[in-house]
Amino acid sequence: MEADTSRIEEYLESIYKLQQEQHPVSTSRLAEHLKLSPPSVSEMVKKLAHKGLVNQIEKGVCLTEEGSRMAKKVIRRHRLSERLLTDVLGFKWDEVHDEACRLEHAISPEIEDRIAESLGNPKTCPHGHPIPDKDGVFVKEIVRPLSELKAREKGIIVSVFEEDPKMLQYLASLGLIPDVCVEVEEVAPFGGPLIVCVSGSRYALGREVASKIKVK
Amino acid sequence: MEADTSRIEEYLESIYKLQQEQHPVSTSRLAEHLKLSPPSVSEMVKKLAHKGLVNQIEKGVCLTEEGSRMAKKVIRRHRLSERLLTDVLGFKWDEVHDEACRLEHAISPEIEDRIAESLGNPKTCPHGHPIPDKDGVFVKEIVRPLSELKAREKGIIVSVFEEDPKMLQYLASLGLIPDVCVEVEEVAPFGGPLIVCVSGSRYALGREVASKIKVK
DNA sequence: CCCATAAATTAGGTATACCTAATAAGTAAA
DNA sequence: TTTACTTATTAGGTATACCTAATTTATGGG
Repeated sequence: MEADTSRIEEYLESIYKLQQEQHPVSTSRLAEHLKLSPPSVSEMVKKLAHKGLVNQIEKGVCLTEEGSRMAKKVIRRHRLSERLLTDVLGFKWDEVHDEACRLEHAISPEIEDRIAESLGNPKTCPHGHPIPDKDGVFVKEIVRPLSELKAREKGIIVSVFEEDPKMLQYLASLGLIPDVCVEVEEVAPFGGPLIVCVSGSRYALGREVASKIKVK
Repeated sequence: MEADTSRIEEYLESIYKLQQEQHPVSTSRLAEHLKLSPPSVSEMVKKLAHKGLVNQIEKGVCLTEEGSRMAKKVIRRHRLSERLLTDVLGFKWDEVHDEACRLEHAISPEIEDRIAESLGNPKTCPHGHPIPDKDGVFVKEIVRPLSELKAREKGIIVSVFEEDPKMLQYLASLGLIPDVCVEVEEVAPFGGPLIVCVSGSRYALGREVASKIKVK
């Protein structure tokens, strides 16, 4: 039984990400995220379970210890790739996700090490997500979605949970990027927009978008 | 008919390289180089021909205009990857070939451009081979194998036609790397070794090895 | 020119990862 | 509790790229 490592990594990475929002990950959710049909995913998940990378429990799949370890390695390579692309090759933060999706499967542990080393062991990717260390350990900041701040509350942007280039461009154009201080001036009722103040400018921001911006 | 681009690139790259030593490339030679069985290669070559990437002539295959164009793109990505690895990430010249073999399939035209740009459009890979430009054009230096120099002749190393890490380490330890001046002091008869002088030191070098070092 | 050998292809078969359509299993509302 | 619906899985089938064994096609020596 010879495996397609890239494909396995893709599944593990997706499961890992989806686990963060919903614990046992459902087949359909995973299929949607991977843009595959549910039966394909069902079948593949069975293979992953057989390899000891996931457990199929009642309401979905969850990573085993080893699956989690592998997933974090892929995520480390993904995020280090993103950093290399922005910091060394001059890419913008909205251009790096798709590129890194391909690079993460082509990067050896040696390249991984060298990238980390030459960038001074960065702690986060350009979107503010933590880069696990070689042992899969990373600091998880305690954050709140910007959408949950009350009027007059301030926060520093930690990360932006978004992959769509258009949206990332938009956010960057408003200056809504990690490490920036943002203040909520008012919150419109009935799920309406937030009025936020970023580096001297005032903008109206939808709840949906604001929920993807994590602050501390 | 949906294709595995990486596999196609692998074939084209191999054909391109083998063409340089033997013009129409034989199935068996190609199979050997790709470490696949001749029937597998025979079959795949048929598909490549169907896609208009190679022509199957009497005594083997040769790249079409388009096949050649694609091959040179892969080679460009390969060699730029190698340069990135040595110049930016601090790898040694013997470590980069295998890594680049994986990276070359994961690098988009955008990354390719950025690497070229941030390295100042390098003209050669760390082994001295030319990097084709975006249109597949590259300067081909007129070179001679070191093994063909007569006693007392001098030359400047242009490139080293070798991929084996052990051999590359050995050559680097003698200082036999591109841009270095080397003088043949004497040539032992009956296909014996050459005595060469490199930056003040004298070494005996087998004909086989010397034939892989190209000088001008 | 024919035969031995080397090279290329055809025949037949495997594994992986995907698909659609059909079925089964769970869940929630009537 | 039965129905209606959603979600997961099974069944059956496709494409790609590989393999070994058998056959065909070239090629060069006698």
